[in-house]
Amino acid sequence: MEPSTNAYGPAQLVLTASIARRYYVDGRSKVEIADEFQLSRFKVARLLDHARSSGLVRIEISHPGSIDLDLSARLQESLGLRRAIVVDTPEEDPAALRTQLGKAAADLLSEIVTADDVLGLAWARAVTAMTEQLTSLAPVPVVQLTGALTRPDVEANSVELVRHTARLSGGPAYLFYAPLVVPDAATARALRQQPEVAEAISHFESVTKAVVGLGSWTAGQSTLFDAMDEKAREQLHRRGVAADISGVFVSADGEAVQSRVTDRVIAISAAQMAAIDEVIAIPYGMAKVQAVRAAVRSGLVNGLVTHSPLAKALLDETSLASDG
Amino acid sequence: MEPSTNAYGPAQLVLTASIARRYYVDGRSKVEIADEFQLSRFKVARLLDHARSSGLVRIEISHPGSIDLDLSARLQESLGLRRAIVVDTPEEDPAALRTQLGKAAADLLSEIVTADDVLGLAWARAVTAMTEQLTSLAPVPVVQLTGALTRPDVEANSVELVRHTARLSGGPAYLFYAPLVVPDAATARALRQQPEVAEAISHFESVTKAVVGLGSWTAGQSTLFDAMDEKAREQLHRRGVAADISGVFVSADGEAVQSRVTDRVIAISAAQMAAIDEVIAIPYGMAKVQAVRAAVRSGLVNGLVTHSPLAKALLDETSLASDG
DNA sequence: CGCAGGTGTGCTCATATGAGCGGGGAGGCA
DNA sequence: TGCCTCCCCGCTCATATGAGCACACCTGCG
Repeated sequence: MEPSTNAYGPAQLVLTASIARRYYVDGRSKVEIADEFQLSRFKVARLLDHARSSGLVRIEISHPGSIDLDLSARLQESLGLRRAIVVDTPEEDPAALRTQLGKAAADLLSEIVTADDVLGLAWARAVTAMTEQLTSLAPVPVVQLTGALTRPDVEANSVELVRHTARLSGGPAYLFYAPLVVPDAATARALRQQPEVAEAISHFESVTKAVVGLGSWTAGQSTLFDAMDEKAREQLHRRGVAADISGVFVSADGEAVQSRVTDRVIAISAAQMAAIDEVIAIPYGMAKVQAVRAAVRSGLVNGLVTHSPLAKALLDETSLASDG
Repeated sequence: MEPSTNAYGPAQLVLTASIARRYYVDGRSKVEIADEFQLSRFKVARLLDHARSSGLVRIEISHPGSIDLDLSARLQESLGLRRAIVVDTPEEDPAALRTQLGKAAADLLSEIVTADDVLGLAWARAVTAMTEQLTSLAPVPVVQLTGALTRPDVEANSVELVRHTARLSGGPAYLFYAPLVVPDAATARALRQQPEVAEAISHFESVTKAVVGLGSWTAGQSTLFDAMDEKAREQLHRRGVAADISGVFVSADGEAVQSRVTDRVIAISAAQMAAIDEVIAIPYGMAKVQAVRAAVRSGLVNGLVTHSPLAKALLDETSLASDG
């Protein structure tokens, strides 16, 4: 037998509403309310319970800014994330969206990075957008986590990104000039032994907070995918790769995928990334739903900055899965 | 070394939102929340305080039916009423509005009338509308409080109204055939001595709950006004009559107005009405704002069933804290 | 370098609150 | 009528909560 139905007359309803007002809006205690309405405090408590369970009082969480706090909290909780920031914007243009998410991510980073941290930054357009919006940062070492992919439509590369952030922070920068992916494993090995690259890599294990790129293993949804030869794409696809996290390949069920292609990538390894306390990604666009799920499931990514459509899709997916 | 937390960054906001969810929506205790989030319960309490004071959590009181509970509660509180039911309807057609308010009033009456009560009913279109919607009522005596005004556009009269209600209730009916207003005091005296009238009157003092009509002393806003001769209208107007409560005249400052005209009315007296525990009126239309204020101020009417525009106007008037 | 003011945190203790229990009234049924 | 059952109510007692206090840390100033 559930409550909620109109077994209660209007007088009862209005009484309940009055009490709910006193309690929730005016913040009075139940004892005070009981005195005022000549009821026992138990009756007041029961009426309030009923009011809540029957949906008579509805509590909304909102705030003037662009962040949908309620959605953020639900996403964070639902996916078991350390952080989730959902920006509520009607924006659909990818570049403008990147800027908005970049601002939110920059604010987040300013807030959570303390002097004890070591910050890792991967190359990604979204990460670049974030650093462009960054205005203050505790003085921390900034470590480049991946090589750069230079694309005609993007002038910034991972080196500028790291340098700029380190300058803002006031901490040391560990950066290097190398591409994200090279034609063969031998070249990659050679590159990794270059002094700057080796030094950056040596700092990977001390990184405590990182911001990474997140791609879906599909054309146009991963810079790395787009940069690769057809053979490599196909090989990784056959291995079940659903997402790439700045060069770390992850399958739909959240397992890191090792492959020959992995050896050709100049980037932090899955194990090293797993050791980082907070890894934040900034995904957007509905095409990335499954990639985000894979990345989160892997445990490698535990922070998200995204926009509401993607957040809602993630929540829907999750609740469907748990309903089944 | 703990965070040099920037004023309130997004992470803090989301944390607060999460906690607010847990507390308000899920109804967990602060101690539980503190354990879950690894915070002291004091910190949780402070975050919640902040969330409420900064408007981050907003509490709405609403319910699926047609009654605006929040407005009802506010009206009841603001005017110091025993009951207030505000029906939220866009309806403007008086007849349809009467039906809706009648339904709400009927529900209210069904709820609040117990076997110990004695119900008094005055003649009024709104009261008729209520009785038409009445489907159940505790077995109580039903007492006719006023004579009837027969109008061409209304077929029901106070006798039918009382008889119908008593039949539904199962209790005795004390009713009589007489007009509400007669041409002179002598006729009124004679009528009052008629056995049925006298018996009904003898029950006035035992009435515990009554539903009355409420008119503004203006053309078209009071059936009694419309039924009276110009001389009587004018006399009462000069005496400052702002409202008639089923034949009881009340000035704007809430004083009962005695007049020669009063003697010509076959209805419950001001003193007798004042002795009734609950007197409910069902006013509607913006023209009645001042009449309602007068009636409520007099203390004779302590229950209202009305629609939201009038309720809002009454609240606005009251919050202005000045009268006209 | 030391000191005062401000802020944020967690403590104590009195009070408010929740869970569970038993009493008693209303209504159904023999 | 008498009994039974369900439901509503207010109590007890353990727990949660709020107000105020003390302390640590930061920061600006002499």
